[in-house]
Amino acid sequence: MLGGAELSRAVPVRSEGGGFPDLPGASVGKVVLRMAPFPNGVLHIGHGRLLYAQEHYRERYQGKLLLVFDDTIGSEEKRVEPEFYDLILGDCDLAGVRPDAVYYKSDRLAAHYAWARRVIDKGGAYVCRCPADLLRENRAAGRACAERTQASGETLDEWEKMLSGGYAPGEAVLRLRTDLAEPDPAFRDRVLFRISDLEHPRVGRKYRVWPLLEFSWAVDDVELGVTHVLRGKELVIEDRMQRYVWDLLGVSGPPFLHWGLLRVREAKVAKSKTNREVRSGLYDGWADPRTWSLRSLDRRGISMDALRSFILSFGLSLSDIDVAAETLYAENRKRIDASTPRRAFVSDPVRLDIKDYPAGLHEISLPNHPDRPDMGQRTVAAGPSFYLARADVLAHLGTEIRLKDLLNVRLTDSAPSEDGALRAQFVDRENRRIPRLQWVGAQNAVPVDLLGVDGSHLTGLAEQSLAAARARDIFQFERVGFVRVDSGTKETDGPVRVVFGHP
RNA sequence: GCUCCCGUAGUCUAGUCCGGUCAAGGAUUCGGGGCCUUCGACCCCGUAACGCGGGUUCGAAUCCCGCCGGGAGCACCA
Repeated sequence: MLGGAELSRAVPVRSEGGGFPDLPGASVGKVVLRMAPFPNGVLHIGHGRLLYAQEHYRERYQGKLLLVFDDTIGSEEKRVEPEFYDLILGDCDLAGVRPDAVYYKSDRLAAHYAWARRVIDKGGAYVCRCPADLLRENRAAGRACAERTQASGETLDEWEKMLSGGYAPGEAVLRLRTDLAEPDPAFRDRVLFRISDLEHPRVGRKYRVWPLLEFSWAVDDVELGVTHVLRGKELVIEDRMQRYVWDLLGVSGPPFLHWGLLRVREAKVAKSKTNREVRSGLYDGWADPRTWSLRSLDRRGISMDALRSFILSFGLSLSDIDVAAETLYAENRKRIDASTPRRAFVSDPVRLDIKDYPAGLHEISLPNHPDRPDMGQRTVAAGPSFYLARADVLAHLGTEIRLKDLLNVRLTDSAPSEDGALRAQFVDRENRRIPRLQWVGAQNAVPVDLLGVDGSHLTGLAEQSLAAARARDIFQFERVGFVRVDSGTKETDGPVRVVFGHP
């Protein structure tokens, strides 16, 4: 059992990294890792694995971590959106994962072209002019396209023609020559480069022949000096593609490690929906709780250190994870419970007027934290009029209840009177074991807007001390949960805006 | 359908490579109790797992085979 002093300077809980195997062939100080987001969305809870798995190994081996924006041209459906470059950088910063260097795929086309030339010279590729669907059909059937027998000199001419604008988008692609008898259909003669007329937000229309992910990485993992590639298991086939290219050219490349899918049950993360709703204004920005973005977790008072431990507890396993957000909440609670002041809050308030209220009982001093006397006291206004949560009151009509820390009353009315208030009869002040309800003194009650995880707004009243709350303060609303005061809450005269974190 | 991967309690995980120390450890959840003027925290107790079937072995969660279940890939996206 820790005493108060120890708790107040509690160090972050760090995983021992039991579920993370040693990196093959790694030595301290010589590891180079990379993470490669595509700039079309902010980082969300699911990206935690990307961030913290890399960060774990960087620390463990005192290595370097590169941030490489995987911003090739994408597709019509999946476009590079320029605002996300900075947003993602900000997300990394928020997560406490600072890259040692930042690269852009879109700056590296020259290198990709040079490697393409080497592959062609080795006879490892050909320019295919099949329409996409025919290509797909042939691949599924293990059938060769007409151009597959192309000699490398011819391929080079065709490749130059692609580069010089002799083909329109969709008319020609550069394909790797693998083996059509390859049992895995996904591996047969993958496309290396395709033509796109889309304008790129960073390099405009400077290029129209763009590499696909696996080839670009075959080049960049080697040229950037990456020593170990960590990626999700949806990219396993790409490992083989990269190795195939390296074998063909006689170069050696880094080994690959993978993690499985991470699903947080409550978190429905859908990048396109998030982007749409944020832009339409339906969501309250990139930190809307419904996005489950890193920013939204921060906004809810969930620390990135808690997220980190949560993520690291899964290790690097290939099995899929289906976990409840409660596990993350428990991790966060460990960190904040002992240092978070308690406050009273009542939702959907109903007024309670107490008959025979004790004279002179106008305020009371309460500890900021029941287990931490060193955190001091605050004074709150008391009766004879109070506000209670409607649901609390309705559940106890006709019975005796205790206004927590104060006194006991009998709820005499069976329904609110015309002015909306209920009357109660003072009983005594003895601390008895009857239902204890949160209350807010009618004088100086502070209006509060509580933003829920589902984006809903709950209005209520908090005790007067909340008027002094500053943005980013975290409180525990007793019998409700942990909340964080939203930034910008003081810029308007409205209610104090708080965001629900977790129970 | 084809290819690859995964399978320890409700959930996550340690152990599996190098079989005995595992009648399986931890976390979280859940149930019961204690304490505290919170439905939070803390303390105590409890429920609960090696997917199934064979084989090898003195001995298997660990090795082998088969099956079942789950996932990923099969894009001119990443």
